[in-house]
Amino acid sequence: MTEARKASRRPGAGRRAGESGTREAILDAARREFGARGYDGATIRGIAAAAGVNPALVHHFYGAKEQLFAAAMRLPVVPSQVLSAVMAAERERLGDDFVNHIGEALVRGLLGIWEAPEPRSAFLGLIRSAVTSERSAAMLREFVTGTILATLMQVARPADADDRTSRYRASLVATQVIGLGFARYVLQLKPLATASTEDLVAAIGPALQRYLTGDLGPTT
Amino acid sequence: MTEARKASRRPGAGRRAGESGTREAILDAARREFGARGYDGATIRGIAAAAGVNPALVHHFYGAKEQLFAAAMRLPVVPSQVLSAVMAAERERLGDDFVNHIGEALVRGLLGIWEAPEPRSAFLGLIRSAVTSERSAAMLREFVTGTILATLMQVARPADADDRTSRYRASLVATQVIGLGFARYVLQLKPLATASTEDLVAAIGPALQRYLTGDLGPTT
DNA sequence: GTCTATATGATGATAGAC
DNA sequence: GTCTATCATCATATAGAC
Repeated sequence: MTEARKASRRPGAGRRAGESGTREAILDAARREFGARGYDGATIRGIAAAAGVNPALVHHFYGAKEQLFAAAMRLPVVPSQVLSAVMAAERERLGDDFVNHIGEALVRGLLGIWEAPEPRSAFLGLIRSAVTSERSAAMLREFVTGTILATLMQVARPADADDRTSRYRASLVATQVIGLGFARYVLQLKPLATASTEDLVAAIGPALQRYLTGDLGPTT
Repeated sequence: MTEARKASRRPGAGRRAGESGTREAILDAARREFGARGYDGATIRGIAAAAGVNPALVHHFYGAKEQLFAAAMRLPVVPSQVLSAVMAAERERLGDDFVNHIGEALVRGLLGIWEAPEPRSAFLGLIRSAVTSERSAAMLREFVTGTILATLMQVARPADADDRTSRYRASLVATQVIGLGFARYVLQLKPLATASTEDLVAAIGPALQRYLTGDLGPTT
């Protein structure tokens, strides 16, 4: 059990003498457990076991379960900023043509973020918890709309960013993005879960492109 | 508490004398509770209270919790058959142009099915349970792929229906369908949850159309 | 920082009276 | 068919020793 704790210990530069790395081990284990089982399914005991520590320590460091969840879902890197950086790079690469390929860039950026274990666990933890907890649902709502509205800013003027149409477009994009994550990582739907990033970029990118910039019918 | 049981009693024709509506009341309550809270979140006690009966009766009629869940998710009407009927009607209405509007027909049919409480509760129960239970995930996989592959049959020859490309197309459709249900009913994402059926048909239909019949990139 | 021991409560399931 | 009573299990959370 103690091996897991040692394994996640990193040679930190500024860490004070006497600290053991237990805090980080618990947080990593919590992210994995919440990601795999959701808020209700994950237990303090299970998280403690995965981190190789005593259950009482979890409470000692992070207090109640809900606070631990909030801490575990709060990543050291902010996905929306990572995505913005990816978008900026794509804009550089494509030039004026960027506006017609922003949907593909979005899929590529999201799949790239989800390749790393920590952001993926956090995203799955939010999805798995949102279905039974209104608090988690609110967190997931903020996360996806925030991330996607940031993407919309890349194509629309900031002044238009919070009007009704923009929110409608963003929520449509959100349906496809959440459904992609759900089907690929939670449901593990067969031909989709094993498809390559570029296949999915080519397949789903244009759909997002249409939601972002296309004609959506008579009402809009 | 007993009012709920009386309220759901229907004047059935072939019911034997002496039977109360308790069986059906329990099943209805179970569907509502599983739909609202998922398998783990729903409790036998809560279901019994919603049905206005004693918790022991639930076990008496349906045995273990898992059997009750299976019974509650099994609807009297089969959604894929309802959807096939809707599709046939649309094909009648549109004639040769039907093949270009099958995506819109699919969205219209699904939203129509989800308007009724029982199928919607069953769908939400599967989604809410699939995130923590592998058994429920398998049920949801079967449900969506079965429903969507049935739709694909409307546009492709049965001989092509189970090859790799068809499954790939079906899984892409599944991402958008699941994401739509999740965002609209679970997350209740604002501009989307209140949008009209026809708005969503116009917005999402073409995306599904492309997944079903369009060009999906170099690999396919 | 780390642990043992425990308070407190909810759950699924069963046995058996009426 | 319907109910009361109860068991065994597992959860979060806390108090306090070392």
